[in-house]
Amino acid sequence: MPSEAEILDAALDLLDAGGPKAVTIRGAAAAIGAAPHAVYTYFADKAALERALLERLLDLPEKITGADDWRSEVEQLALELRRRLAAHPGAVPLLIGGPLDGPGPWRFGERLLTLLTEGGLDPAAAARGSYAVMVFVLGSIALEVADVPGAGALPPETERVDARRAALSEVPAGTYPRTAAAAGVMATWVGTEQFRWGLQRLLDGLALHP
Amino acid sequence: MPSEAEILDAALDLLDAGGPKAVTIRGAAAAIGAAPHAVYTYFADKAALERALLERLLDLPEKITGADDWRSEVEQLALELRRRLAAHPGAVPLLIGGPLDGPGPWRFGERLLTLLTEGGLDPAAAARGSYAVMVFVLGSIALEVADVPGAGALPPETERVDARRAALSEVPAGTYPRTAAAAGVMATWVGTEQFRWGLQRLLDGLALHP
DNA sequence: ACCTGAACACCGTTCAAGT
DNA sequence: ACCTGAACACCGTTCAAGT
Repeated sequence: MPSEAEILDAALDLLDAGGPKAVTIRGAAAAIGAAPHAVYTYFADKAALERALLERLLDLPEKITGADDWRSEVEQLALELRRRLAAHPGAVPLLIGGPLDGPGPWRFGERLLTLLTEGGLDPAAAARGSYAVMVFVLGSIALEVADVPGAGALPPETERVDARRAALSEVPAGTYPRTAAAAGVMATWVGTEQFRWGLQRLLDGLALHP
Repeated sequence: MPSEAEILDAALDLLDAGGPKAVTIRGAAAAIGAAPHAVYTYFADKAALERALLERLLDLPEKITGADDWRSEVEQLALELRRRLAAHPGAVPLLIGGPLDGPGPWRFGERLLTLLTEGGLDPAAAARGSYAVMVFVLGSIALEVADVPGAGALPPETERVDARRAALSEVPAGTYPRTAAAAGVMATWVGTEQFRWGLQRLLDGLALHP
């Protein structure tokens, strides 16, 4: 009855329902009606199960449509990764917690390298730049996901932006005046708008040093 | 015998010796020779212990010396945070895994806001910009720490750069040609040099949109 | 208030045994 | 090869009882 795919399905359900800590060997085994040790036939240990789960979520589509230049193509690619991970917030701590290797991260990095090269960056700048973009994209998603308490799906974006604004306005204004004031002046602070804005500022900087 | 400080000392030892998963209520209790439940007198639950541990690592010094303009001051501040976290790599998953509130993150954000405002950014751009910088800094550190297997202290930087280069050169060159080639063209890729370069590109972009 | 000690409901992983 | 079932050495947290 058990199979690699079936175990991963079960693990993904656990991830979505209870967050990264809910992904357990025993839980996945129980979900498919097998003994705990049955999982070890398909995955060497819990880390291997987590890696396989991540790989499954990182198969970004080969073609991105609706982008007319390299900068908006980078943005679309980043937004696509962001969408994937927002759909499974529990995966983010797993992704950020382990080394970025394997086909998923390689595909993402390769596409960034290609786009930055098309944008006119020399190989060294493209290499450094693609890593900087990866850092920004994953850091943004990580902080955004970390902001949300609980384990289930992310609440609607407007709600998250409001929650962030509310949290900022509760910062002690005496000791952190600018931080408290930021609740009033910011346009969005977290959310897609902030994500795109920050990414474009980084791309601005990269374009200055081709 | 137990006290809040003593428990935190023990928890920090556990963190440094065995990584974030080694920080346990029972482990800290055992280290100070108390029963597991004694910890609950000082910390409501494990999450509270982790938060207190993080707060202890994030008391950045008020003055940064040796910086003559706002950009290098931002860089020095970011480098200081990076040093702190590099000294306790196990803390990074904890920091990135929870919401960025509490005095430590607030102080860091407030100082970024002040520096960006000094740099001529209007309040909205400073707010968005400071968040972008935070994202970049924490994302960089997270990816760099995640790259290192095992739980102890980070190996020397030259070693980590070499390891990253070696990992890149083992990427299948047929499917990911640019990624594999990056092992040869990059200057450092991870490490302080890459960190500073990426941060400066982001600051370039921020300076363009004051 | 603060501690101990036992207990409950979990973990990952290992071992011995089956088919 | 792949599974079961029992076991080992852990968890966080709760409960009852002490002082």
